[in-house]
Amino acid sequence: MRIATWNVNSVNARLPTVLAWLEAAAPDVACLQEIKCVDEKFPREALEGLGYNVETHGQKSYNGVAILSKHPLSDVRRGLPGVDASGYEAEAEQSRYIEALIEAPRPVRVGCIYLPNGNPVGTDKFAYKLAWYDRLHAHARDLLALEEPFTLCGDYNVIPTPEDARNPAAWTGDALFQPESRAAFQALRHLGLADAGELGGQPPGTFTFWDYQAGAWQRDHGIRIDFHLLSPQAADRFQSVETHRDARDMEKPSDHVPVVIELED
DNA sequence: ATGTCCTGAAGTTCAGGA
Repeated sequence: MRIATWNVNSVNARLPTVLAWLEAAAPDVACLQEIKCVDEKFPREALEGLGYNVETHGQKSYNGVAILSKHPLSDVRRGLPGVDASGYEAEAEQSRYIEALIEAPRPVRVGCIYLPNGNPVGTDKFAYKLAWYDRLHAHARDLLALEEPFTLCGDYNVIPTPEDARNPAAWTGDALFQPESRAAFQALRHLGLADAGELGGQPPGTFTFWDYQAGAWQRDHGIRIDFHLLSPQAADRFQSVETHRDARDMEKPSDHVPVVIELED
């Protein structure tokens, strides 16, 4: 089974790009982040036309996540359990997590993550990011107790190590490279999750994001912030990982590229 | 590494987020 994660930066603004990539890469499952629309405005029919079942957790203007699957989906969860303790955005939960069980002959659970960016550092947004990491940590621990194959994949909005940036010095003041953000990601991994990039032996410089500004793509000023974190039962089935760098050169590209893993069927 | 893009409300431009 091939499972993709991709922050598309608005599914409607980029629909032809998204459809073209899905058609060519043909993943069995695709986790999309930053769909930037409510459920009613998600281009459901176009994606069903490619053979996908669709589950969304949308939001007006910002955020929003979706899971597409050629296999049936069940046990769908929208939003992480737990209360946001930071007080930020207390009036409305942000749509940043959707999870489903992929009903293949050998099932896999998939959690689709759009972690808060957290900039600027020192504001309630940064506190919200760290609180969200705590909630994800608690949920990952609960999932691990089930001893099932799963991937928690998506935009983690963290640069885990200096090797994950072309120019780490440029990121020292950024929420993505703060010690607290890096520690939260590290703690999550230390629950016993495997980074698919590491399992697949991806070399340093396998970036997944290049800013639209300042010629970041042309200069390869990228960062690696999109990950598949695998449970032990999924890691046992791991076969390969591919980062689709070419997608950054498509017409009307997202600023992120897809990362696709293959698990043994 | 600040050279852009997206959304929505206002009203063909701007604020806010990333």
